[in-house]
Amino acid sequence: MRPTTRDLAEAAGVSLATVDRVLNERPNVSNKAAKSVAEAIERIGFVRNPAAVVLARNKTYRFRFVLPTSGDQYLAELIARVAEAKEALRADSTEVEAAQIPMSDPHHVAKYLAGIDHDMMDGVAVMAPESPQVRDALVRLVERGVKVVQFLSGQEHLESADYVGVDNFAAGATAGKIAGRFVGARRGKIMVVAETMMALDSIQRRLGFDSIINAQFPHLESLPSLETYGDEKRADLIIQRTLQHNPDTVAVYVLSSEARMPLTAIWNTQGSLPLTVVAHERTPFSEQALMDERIDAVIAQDPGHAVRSAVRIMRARSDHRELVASQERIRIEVLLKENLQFDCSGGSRT
Amino acid sequence: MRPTTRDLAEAAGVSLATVDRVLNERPNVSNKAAKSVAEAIERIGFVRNPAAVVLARNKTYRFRFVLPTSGDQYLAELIARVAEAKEALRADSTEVEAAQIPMSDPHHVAKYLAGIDHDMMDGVAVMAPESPQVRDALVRLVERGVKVVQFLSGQEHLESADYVGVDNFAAGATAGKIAGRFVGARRGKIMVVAETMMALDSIQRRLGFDSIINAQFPHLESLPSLETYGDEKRADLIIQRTLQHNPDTVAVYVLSSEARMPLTAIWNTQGSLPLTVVAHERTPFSEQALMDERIDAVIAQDPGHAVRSAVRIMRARSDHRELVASQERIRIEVLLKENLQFDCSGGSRT
DNA sequence: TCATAATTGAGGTGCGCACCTCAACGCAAG
DNA sequence: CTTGCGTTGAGGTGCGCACCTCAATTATGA
Repeated sequence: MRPTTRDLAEAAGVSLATVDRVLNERPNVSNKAAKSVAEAIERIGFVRNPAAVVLARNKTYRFRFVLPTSGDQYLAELIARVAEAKEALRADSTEVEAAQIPMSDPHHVAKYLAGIDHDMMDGVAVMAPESPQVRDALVRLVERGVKVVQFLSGQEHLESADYVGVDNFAAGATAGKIAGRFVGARRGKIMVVAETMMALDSIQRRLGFDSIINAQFPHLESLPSLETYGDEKRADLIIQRTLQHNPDTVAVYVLSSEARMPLTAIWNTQGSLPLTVVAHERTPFSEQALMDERIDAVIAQDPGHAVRSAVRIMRARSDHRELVASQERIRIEVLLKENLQFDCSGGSRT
Repeated sequence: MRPTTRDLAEAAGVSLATVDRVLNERPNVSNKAAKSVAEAIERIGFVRNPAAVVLARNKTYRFRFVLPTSGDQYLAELIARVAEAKEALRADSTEVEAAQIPMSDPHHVAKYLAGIDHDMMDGVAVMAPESPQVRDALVRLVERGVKVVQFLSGQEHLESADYVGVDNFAAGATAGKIAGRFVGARRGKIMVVAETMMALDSIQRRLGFDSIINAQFPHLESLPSLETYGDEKRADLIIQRTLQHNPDTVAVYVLSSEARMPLTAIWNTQGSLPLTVVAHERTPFSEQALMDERIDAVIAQDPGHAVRSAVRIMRARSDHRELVASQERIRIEVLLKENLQFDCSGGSRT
């Protein structure tokens, strides 16, 4: 039989009350008692029964995803995944919710975060652009006892908070490798388009992309980043101009998660250049474009996995538990038309 | 407050005992009572507290992975992941173990499976080659009340059992797309090597691979599959001969998870042909070869994810629970040197 | 009609742990 | 010596549910 706290108390030669004090890090425990309990835990292989802990604590965890307001399809996907997690975790006394706030003004974001406290929220997963104000606000959040996860966002990573998401330099490098090899032996230019280069993720992807193109594909030249600022007319204009100036463009790399705007601009403008197209993130748009062979590859990070991972981390931190590190690593996925698996590939009922 | 069984009983106008009978599918419940409980569940939004269920049942789940005996590095990785899961699930009253048996004789496998019963094992995840005997044994296992997961193996999927693993046709197609595009405009032959083509997975991968090469890369010709049978001398011999007969070989596709043998044979033989190499599964060998740029791409399925998914499924089936389908889909990963992330990419401590 | 079976309710116990109270003890400073 | 504080133990309660027993009631069939 598996040892219980009662067995532990007996093995450690102390009372249940002391075992309880040690296990839950309550005050008024002598070093001697703490040590003898710790030793007994090792000796008899005691493991807390999480079900019993949850039941006895009878605590409801509250986690919030703080996301940008935006019409981005990827963001919509994220929100759908949060809703999915919310549903799935309802049984586990875990309330998950998504909040959308404008991210353009760092002060506003910081103020929002300052309004969150430990007595209303156990953890928050924040997807916000890099800025000193936000960093400070996050640090103070942590100090207030709220578990913070930096969620898919380009903060310089805080020491005191976990990060969920891919290494954007590596993601850019992967895009570069795919683009370079897919282009083949042809010489030419690569057009690089972003919504904005203000975000740290964009910069890192760009750096990763260039590092590979420069090192491994010297016959290709990647052009300066075009920024659409989410403006359709502007996108049309700068892309048209760039294509005219660079008729030897052989590939396009879209850094941002929103690829629809620049790509439709390109497809409208372009004559019949056989462009290799690499974009980021799986969305209905990118999925369809992959199927139509108008995008060659998509570099993606699974939003469902990211959401679940963030929740697992916030939960584990709240309980002072360890977690399986390998499970929390978000993979840099390479999606082609061929490995775009829809729904469940197998499975059945019993 | 969240409704409990007591609230449910009250809302349904029945006793706790009847609620218990309905929830746990015990006999002696009238249709009327069952219906009124079901209606009340919907009405008050009752959700069972899993922690309380686990605690009250106080049941230990026993799951076994049945794997082949083999020196394959991928298999070693799988076993390590099972061990990891075993450790992580110790707290959750879930005993996970791995058994290795020879898979060469289907009768032997079937006999082994016949020796497993519901009173010793709640679920098994079986990785065994396709054969009628094994299929029958699996069906009977299910009938005996054991939850069965077909694990990464090429059974024609049973109706009554779940499957964990990738679609091998799609995996082969992905390999074909990568190989074809990486080769570029050059004409030539593609050497295809497998340990054996007897396994259904190999056949499916081959079919997927050919479907893409034939349709999208008519300037490439994929040669008949070479089978090493796991014999080093044989591998050397047939590969050497094939390379001599086909000096215009531009790419190599290794179907099996064990790529070391054929690839070292090729690297020993080959003069200085710039071969594009695509293999399957992430192993220390394939990892190293990717880093050295001797393999261009690896098509992989994450063994850790597969193991965790199998356990989640067996557990959910044992509890008659639903599961998040999207979480159980094993992705067809494309690994390049650039997205080979090691350990944890982020994270920290609080 | 009565016998039999099916259905229902009341009530209890225990799963392993968290959390609380209160009394008792030892120790050191005043 | 007393006062006060840190430490320890005994014991109780409750979390939400599963599982059991035993009567009481209702339906069913002969």
